[in-house]
Amino acid sequence: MGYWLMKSEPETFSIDDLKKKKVEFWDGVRNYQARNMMRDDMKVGDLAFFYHSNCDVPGIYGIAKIVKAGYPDKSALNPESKYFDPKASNDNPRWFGVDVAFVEKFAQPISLSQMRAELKLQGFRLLDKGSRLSILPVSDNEWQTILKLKS
DNA sequence: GCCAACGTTGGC
DNA sequence: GCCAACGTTGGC
Repeated sequence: MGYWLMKSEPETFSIDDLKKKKVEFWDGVRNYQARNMMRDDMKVGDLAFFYHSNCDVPGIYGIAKIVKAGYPDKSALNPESKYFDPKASNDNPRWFGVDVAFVEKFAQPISLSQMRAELKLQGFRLLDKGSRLSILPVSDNEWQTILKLKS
């Protein structure tokens, strides 16, 4: 099974929103590395940490599950959407997303600073200086190590 | 193909 | 709100 980390700003889409909706299309990713992972590498059944950025306590707020593998992100075709991309078309959708389902919301988030303090997480890409990638692969070891930080 | 300019991300 | 890091764009 694959493990991932998916970033979202709580203002845009939060773990509570996902809990309410149960399943949601993860749209709006406009970065090629992140797109490639969603299009090519994410499999149904994979689990993902739900990370919130740009908020009081940046960190992991819960877990989601991939329930549908990558397919075109139609928001790129919609001029009304804030994710509209004039270079996308039906023939060449350019951007992709996956469906994720709510699994769990942690009682307390696992904060970025907690993860930075964990020596075993040295090398985890999230912690790289200037890391901005919104979809990240998480190794087995990293996944287990991070879960142990839950309070 | 280089690289400066620009826009965005995201922690602080 | 600041600013460093990064990705993308576009002129040449």
